[in-house]
Amino acid sequence: MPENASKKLSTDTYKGVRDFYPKDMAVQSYIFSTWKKVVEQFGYSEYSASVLEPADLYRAKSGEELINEQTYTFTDRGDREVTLRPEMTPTVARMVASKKRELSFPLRWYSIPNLFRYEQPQRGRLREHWQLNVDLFGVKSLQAEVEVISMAVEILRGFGLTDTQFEVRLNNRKIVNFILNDVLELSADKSHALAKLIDRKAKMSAEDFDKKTEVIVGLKFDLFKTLINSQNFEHFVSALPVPLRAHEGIVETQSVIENLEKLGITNVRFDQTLMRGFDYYTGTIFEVFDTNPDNRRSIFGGGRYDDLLAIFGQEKVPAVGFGAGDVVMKDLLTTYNLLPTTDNQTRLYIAIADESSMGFAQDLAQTLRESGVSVALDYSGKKIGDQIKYADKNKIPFVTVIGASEIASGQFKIKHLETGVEVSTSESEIAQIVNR
RNA sequence: GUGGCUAUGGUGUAGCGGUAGCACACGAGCUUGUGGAGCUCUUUGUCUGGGUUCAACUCCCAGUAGUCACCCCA
Repeated sequence: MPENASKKLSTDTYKGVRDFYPKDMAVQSYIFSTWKKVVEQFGYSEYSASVLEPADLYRAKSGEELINEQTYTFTDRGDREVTLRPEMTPTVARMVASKKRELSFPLRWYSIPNLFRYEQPQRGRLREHWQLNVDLFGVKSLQAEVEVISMAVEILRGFGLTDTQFEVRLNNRKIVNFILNDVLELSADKSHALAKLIDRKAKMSAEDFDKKTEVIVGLKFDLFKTLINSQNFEHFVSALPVPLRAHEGIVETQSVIENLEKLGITNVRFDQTLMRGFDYYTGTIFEVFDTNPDNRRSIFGGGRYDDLLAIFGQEKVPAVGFGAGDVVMKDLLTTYNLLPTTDNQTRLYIAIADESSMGFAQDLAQTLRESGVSVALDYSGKKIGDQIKYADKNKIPFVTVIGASEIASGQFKIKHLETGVEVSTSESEIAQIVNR
């Protein structure tokens, strides 16, 4: 025995991660099953992978800072650098690249991985979270982003949200690059600095934003200001010099908006301040937000990343995908009171009147299980009232008591606890009654 | 990683430099085959480690955790 064996261990979880008690797990399962149901309706297949990845996978597109400061990265016993995956896209890109020749495109794939980030935990942002990841590989047409965005919308509708409770914000990396490089003619450094500022625009005062951006933009500040403050897509486009209005990014965005409208998705807004952190996006980028300003984190985020497979030395494959985190999703559903009340999976609780009836009760339970009923038995030997009380507290809907008279008569009283209604029945009818 | 605020039974909360209350939950019971109410009783606590003091749950410092903001963003 070590000397400190008597020292009490803490029951706290590791910083920034959660325990899932049955109650929490029921919520989690509900969220996951709704995600799965919708994406499978769109023909997506589930895949999975290990949480461990070689650290190099994230160096290629994410940069040293992410690896060193925001991931769990360690050296294993064989001197390999290992990272707990902070996002799923590099993993799925690796998987696709690895079997590219034997896969038949387009691929519609999804996964619900747990992801890790070494960051300061806050509400809606923990060190471990689960994320629905949906990707469509091999579709060059803009129908790909239309499908993926409409799937995000269907998921929220599937949870019971109405279209006024959320909105899709849309931008395009081509527009961003074209404004920064061609319209404003900024150097790479300045482009980067300005992009960061635009990303943070909502977090600072208008004066502050103007002051900081003017320094970077210089002579073309007036044009920049008009563009950045345009209230909608039409205004934005009309602020551009005429020859630039037919730019690829503009045309694409226009088309995505129109095609979503055709599908009945109208809560879409062009947002020129939408940037998204990852470097690998090449076209459409989008996020979905709660329209209630209390919840400022994005519910979904994604976009088109046509070049990512190139880092594996493969030909490019057009790809569009998004991610949705469980923490934000749960907060959202809680805000709108859309989480279902959770029932116990057990349908019937068997109370035992006396010790000698136990064997019979166990046989009955086994028979019922074979007919598809979830049954639990009481071994406590307590009074019948206490046994029923237990079932009630644990939200088990039906109770039956097994004792000498039931064994003798073959008739069983099945009590529905919520209504108090009790029906007498034979063994063969129980499954039907209890499973509604 | 930086800064602010916070930390009391399982949960939610009082309190005071002088031996910690309350509510709910949990457990036992209210006489033995039917729950939800009520009543009685029991168990359980000052986050951890230092310091000041005759005395610290209370004041100070550090750590840890939560939370908010920054950073960053899935």
